[in-house]
Amino acid sequence: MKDASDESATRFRLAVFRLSRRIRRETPDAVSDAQVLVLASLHDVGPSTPGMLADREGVSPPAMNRTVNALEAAGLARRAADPDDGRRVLVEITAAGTAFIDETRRRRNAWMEQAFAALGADERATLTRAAELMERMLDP
Amino acid sequence: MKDASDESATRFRLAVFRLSRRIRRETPDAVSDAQVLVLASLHDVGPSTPGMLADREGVSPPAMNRTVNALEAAGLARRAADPDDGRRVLVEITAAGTAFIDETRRRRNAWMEQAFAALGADERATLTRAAELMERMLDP
DNA sequence: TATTGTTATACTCTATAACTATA
DNA sequence: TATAGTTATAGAGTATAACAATA
Repeated sequence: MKDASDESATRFRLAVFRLSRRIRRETPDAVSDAQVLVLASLHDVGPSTPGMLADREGVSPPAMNRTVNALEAAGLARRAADPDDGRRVLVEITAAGTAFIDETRRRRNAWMEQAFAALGADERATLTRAAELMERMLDP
Repeated sequence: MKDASDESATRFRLAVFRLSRRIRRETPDAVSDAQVLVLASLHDVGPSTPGMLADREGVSPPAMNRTVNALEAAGLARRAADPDDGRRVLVEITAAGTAFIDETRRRRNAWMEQAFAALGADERATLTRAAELMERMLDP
């Protein structure tokens, strides 16, 4: 019982794995993608608790705690006490964090952009549609 | 709330990062993708030295050494001395490794297949083309 | 007792640098 | 010397379990 869509799924999965490994190798000393995603979330959504961020990214609270620690150590975000609930902590983006996101959105990830530039317009369109589909896969 | 001005390369890169994280979480105790790729290489290409495998996958020799250790510990591959050059080691797939690859290629990765099955035929075709493009990006 | 955040611990995958053995 | 492999060490990212503080 050999389903052709199974092979496609496997091939796609392994391509995603290889490409993410390649991308990671290409951006070693920059702010990591996990950190960029959280910073972008703080930028667009506003101050959030660590728990909210963990839910939003689909990672465990300790993992998010470590990411927030890294952002705080880099001066891109800060923690603040919640005045209404002493258990809660609010994570906010700093001015440096806002500047970083604005700059990042303008010019980032030279390797990936070079790889995109080497493609034809129709191929770029295919990857853009693929990105939309990947985002939809992650939705629930 | 996403910024519409995001470059498609950046959007695609972050989608790849998120999806690879999601996939990793979904397959915790199985043989890892890094190991599957090496085992498939041994299956298709034949016995190889660790250095050849590292080049083929684009990772460092110590990283490949660890992957080979894991495959050997799992009984899926074995090391053998090279009769012509005492410095060299040949890594071979075992009968169990061959069986594993055959089985893996038939049915694997339930989460990814379920995600694929939820798509339309044209959407699956888009992702299949995207996988080809990703592989091409990794070529050099 | 339930919730929120953090710390402790452990595992995978990756890298560079240093070491061993052989050519 | 040069090459192939391995070990030592380090760092990012993830997880579960345990702990502390507050509600």
